Amino acid sequence: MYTLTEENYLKAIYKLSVQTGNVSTNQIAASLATKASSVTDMLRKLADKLLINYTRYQGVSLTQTGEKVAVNIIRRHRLWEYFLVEKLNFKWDEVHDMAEEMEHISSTELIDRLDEFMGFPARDPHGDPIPDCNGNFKINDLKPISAIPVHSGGVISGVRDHSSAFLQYLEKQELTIGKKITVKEIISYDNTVVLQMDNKNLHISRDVANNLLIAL
Amino acid sequence: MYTLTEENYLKAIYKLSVQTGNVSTNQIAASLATKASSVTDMLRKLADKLLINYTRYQGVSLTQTGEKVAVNIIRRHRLWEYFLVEKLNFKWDEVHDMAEEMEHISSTELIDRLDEFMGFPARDPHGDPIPDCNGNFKINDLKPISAIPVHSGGVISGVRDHSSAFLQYLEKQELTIGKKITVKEIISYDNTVVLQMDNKNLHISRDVANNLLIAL
DNA sequence: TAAGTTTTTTAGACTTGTCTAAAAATACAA
DNA sequence: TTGTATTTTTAGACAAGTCTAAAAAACTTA
Ligand SMILES: [Mn+2]
Ligand SMILES: [Mn+2]
Ligand SMILES: [Mn+2]
Ligand SMILES: [Mn+2]
Repeated sequence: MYTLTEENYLKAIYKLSVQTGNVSTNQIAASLATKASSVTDMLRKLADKLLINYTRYQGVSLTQTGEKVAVNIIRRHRLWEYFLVEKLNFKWDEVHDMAEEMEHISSTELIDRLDEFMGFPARDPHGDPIPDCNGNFKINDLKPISAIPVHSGGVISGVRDHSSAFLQYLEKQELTIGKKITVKEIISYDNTVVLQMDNKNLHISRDVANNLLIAL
Repeated sequence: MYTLTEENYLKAIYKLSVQTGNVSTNQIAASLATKASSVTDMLRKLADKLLINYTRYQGVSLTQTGEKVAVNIIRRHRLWEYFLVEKLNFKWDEVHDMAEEMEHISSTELIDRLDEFMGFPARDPHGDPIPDCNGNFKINDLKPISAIPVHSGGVISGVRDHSSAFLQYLEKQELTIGKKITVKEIISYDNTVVLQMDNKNLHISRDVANNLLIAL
């Protein structure tokens, strides 16, 4: 239905507009590692196909159709990531690039059966919600550890940074999804956060605390 | 490593050269539903990359590298077909087009783990052998029903025609892989073949007998 | 409001893979 | 062996997606 490139643009625009509303040409270029001029060309094509709202110099937003397509790509991405981790035993830091290819397999029947085969999982290996076959999903109501007060806590439920480096670090510290943590102290000198987990104390940097999400 | 188009050409050349030795430009064009001139262009590129042996007007054959790539694509195709049938409960006539897309997912680690996940199947849903991770597989030693003498028989083990129409017909007649059949008679008027299967008699046309393969 | 800076768009070119039409090579048949 | 039919290759063009360089629009900021 849509080319691989069109799908990648729509997904990028979707992800950027969740964070920031209207999306700029430069933002898209950065997120796809391409040049602004290439983005402008593609934006005209996507607008012609009624997938985005676009007026020159004004930035873009997705139309309803565009958003539907984008959410569907995300559904496919996250289901394949779940498959790779749960069925093929890959680690959570290994699956993104493979899913990046697999998300473009076009059959909806296939993806719906995959969903069923795995028991309709609600979240992917990184804690991100998996849209159902109608594109519905609840938005993650998660907070970074850096945003909760001392002496409060919750369950590790997601990450903001999806890089291998970050995921591998978390795995090593056993800061994985499902673990219960409490913030014991914030060291004012450098904002290091002291966590309690499994009755042990653990020091994490401000950076890590910003990118590790918990459900209260 | 190779583009989707390059992979499709290599697979087509491989399949044609199994049947006929050196492959002609027109054969490739027909098998990929493209034009001879497009094929010529691509042949020059594949030859530059040392994937095929090509001299103008002489037809082509795969180099060792080219053959390795082709066999690997076939491995991926057949493993995904097996997955779709055995894990996602698709029927054998529904999976080819999906596998046609999935065979281009590039990770070897992924395909090897998929292979393991399914218990290293030897044959795909159509009875075709699945190459192992080193590209080894035994060539199907199967004969069309039309080629065996009256009163002999064997086990249905593969098909020569992979079209939905043919596969659906076989399914309906319960002429599926694993069934034991015996040739009772060949009606000389129109070469209809009378089979015995499950203690019942079944008439199949010469065409069907040509495309249904059995192991003796 | 007038520079100056940054962002976005346009112009023109390149690559991959495709096509049609025409030319060249090969095959076949009298 | 010569002429015709078929196959294959070349020439030139096009669409998708990308790039660099330059122009235009939109912001900043004094
Ligand atoms: Mn991912
Ligand atoms: Mn994910
Ligand atoms: Mn197939
Ligand atoms: Mn098959």
